[in-house]
Amino acid sequence: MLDDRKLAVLRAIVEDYVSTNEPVGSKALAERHNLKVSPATVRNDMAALEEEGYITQPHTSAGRVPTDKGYRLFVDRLSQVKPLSAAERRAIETFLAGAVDLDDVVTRTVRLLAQLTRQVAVVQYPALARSTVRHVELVHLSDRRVMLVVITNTGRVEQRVVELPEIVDDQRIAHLRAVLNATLDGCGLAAVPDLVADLPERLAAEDRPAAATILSVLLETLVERHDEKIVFAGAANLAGADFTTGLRDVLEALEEQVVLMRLLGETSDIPAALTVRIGAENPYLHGTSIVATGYGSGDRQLARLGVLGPTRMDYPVTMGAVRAVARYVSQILAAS
Amino acid sequence: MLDDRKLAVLRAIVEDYVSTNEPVGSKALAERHNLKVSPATVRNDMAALEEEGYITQPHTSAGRVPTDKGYRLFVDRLSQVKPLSAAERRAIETFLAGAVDLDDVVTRTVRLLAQLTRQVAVVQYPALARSTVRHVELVHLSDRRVMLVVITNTGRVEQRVVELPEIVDDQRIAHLRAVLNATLDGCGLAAVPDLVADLPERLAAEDRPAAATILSVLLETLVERHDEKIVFAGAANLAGADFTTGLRDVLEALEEQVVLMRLLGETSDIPAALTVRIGAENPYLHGTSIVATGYGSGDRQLARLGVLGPTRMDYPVTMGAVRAVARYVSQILAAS
DNA sequence: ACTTGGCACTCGGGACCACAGAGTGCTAGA
DNA sequence: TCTAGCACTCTGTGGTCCCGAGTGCCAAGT
Repeated sequence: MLDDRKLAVLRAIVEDYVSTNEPVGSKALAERHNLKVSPATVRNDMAALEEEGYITQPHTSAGRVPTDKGYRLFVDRLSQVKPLSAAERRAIETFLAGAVDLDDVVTRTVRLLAQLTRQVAVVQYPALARSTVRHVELVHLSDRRVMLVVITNTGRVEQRVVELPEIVDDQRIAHLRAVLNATLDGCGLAAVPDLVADLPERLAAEDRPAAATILSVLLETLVERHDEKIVFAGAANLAGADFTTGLRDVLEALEEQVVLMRLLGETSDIPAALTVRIGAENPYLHGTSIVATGYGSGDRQLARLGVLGPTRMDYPVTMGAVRAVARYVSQILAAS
Repeated sequence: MLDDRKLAVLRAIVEDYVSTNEPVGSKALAERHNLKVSPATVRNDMAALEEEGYITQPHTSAGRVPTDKGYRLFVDRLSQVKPLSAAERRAIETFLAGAVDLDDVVTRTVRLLAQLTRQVAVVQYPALARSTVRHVELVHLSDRRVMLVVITNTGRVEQRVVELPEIVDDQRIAHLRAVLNATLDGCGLAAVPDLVADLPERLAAEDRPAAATILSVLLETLVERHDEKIVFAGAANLAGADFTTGLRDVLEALEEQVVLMRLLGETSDIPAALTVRIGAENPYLHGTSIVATGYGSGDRQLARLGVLGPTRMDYPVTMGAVRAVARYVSQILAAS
């Protein structure tokens, strides 16, 4: 059905259209890519490709433009991820290495990715659920106030001020701290609820009210923050591009955590592989494409990152950048 | 020079232009606002206003449009801040009251302001420099690793992992913690460098290497974070508006902390008053207007917040919203 | 002295038209 | 199966025309 030459034609159409943003015609195509056939032949192939739904023409007597299906085929079979240049890789490495804490890592990553791809970059914070507790700290602020700090192995720090039901002295706080750390140290966040369930019973009666309050806040923190934070950068790159869905919709989606979440990929599974969603394949935001991947050390995927751009996008280059950045971030996080 | 009627004409022009986005002509003006004079008279006044530079016409035989100078006069003398409705105020109050920590307060504030004004909202985090230390905590992570946490009276928490030059046991850490808290508790962040300057000398020789490392990180944290964090929301509201300076420039400015900083107002002084910058009065970003104000409890101004929008903006309403939000945020922060 | 009505003038924007150019589909021939 | 030629169909562009909104100015009115 689709012989090699037809595929070559499709590839040429995608490449030309991406670089020129104009419907590409048979003549220009036959010239620019040395296909060694005449425009007429190309026209026949184009007719076939259009028949199959890989390309379309905006109006009669205009050139052809790839459809979502056409881009899909291009990405799956006609292109390969383009690696970054050595200079770019060095730049990424040094830029990311300068980060001082998790916030900084994420901020730098998202900016870097935006600049590299000239698209909107989106980065999800490392998932709490997959982290483990490194330390729990209780800080006595005043008679009835305690600050609860949870530090995870990914460097993430969650803190809350807890208002206690009664006055508690330093000694009890110290005791609670010790118990909490003994119970939770090193365990996965997902396991925390189970582990602390029977904790109050194991304490002296006088400790229970304070402990119950603290534990409820602790659980609340972990659960509430389960809907992970997502940040983006490079919105300015949207200014030039033209989206079938309005620019306004895209900007709104970017500020809506939930939508961003869906766009990056469902949270239940975080596949390490590079995934590409093209046009209508996206939930909520048709007319845009998303190139995303998981990051994290090896088998332990922490979260996802990627870029969002118009369907007419240079997929090989974008995929290369996303993959490279994900790798370097993973390294940084694993090292710290 | 400018009698009352001319001012009334200017006000009418601004109001009409803001609501219709079309140059306003003498006839429509005389009708819609009952000025009780004929269009011809209005034309004479308009000619005078144009002579003075308050209005201009895009081209001959079009209506008039306010200039920056016209808006300035309007804001200064011809309008008054429009208070929010009771319903709106209640909504603000309940929405902000639901915040659980400082991050949440800031996030909610910026979203609220964006929604309320249908512009881009910008909020600066409470300044470290004006906060006081509530508590310093050292958490022993491993042999040579300590987490340093600084909690301020505004609920802000800064933390850093410190790599120590030598192995330190719990007892020494506890001692350092005690000394730090005794020295710094309740003092302004600006005073911290002075207070800790001679600290190593007052310690036992064996504590000094660790202390020096920790202190240098502490100072670094306070200094580096002095360039305050700024967040924005409501970029989607830019989609409809038309800026003389390109949309791209505006989006870029929003992602550039430094520029945002300048736009909100110079940091050295944080006046509590509502300030309005119109068009070319803005550094870097001509063609936009900014309505901003300080917030914080009473005499103690913590930082600034405001909105950014096209010069053609409903100033009375926007100013009302900004002022109201600033007040409620100040309340919330003072209470916590 | 200010206001008003009248009038000529100017310019932008929409409707209309014609035309060139790019690109196609089809058919017949190599 | 590929190629060349040809007629056809669009879009986009430039030109022209005209309408209408709005102005500036002048002379008359209060």
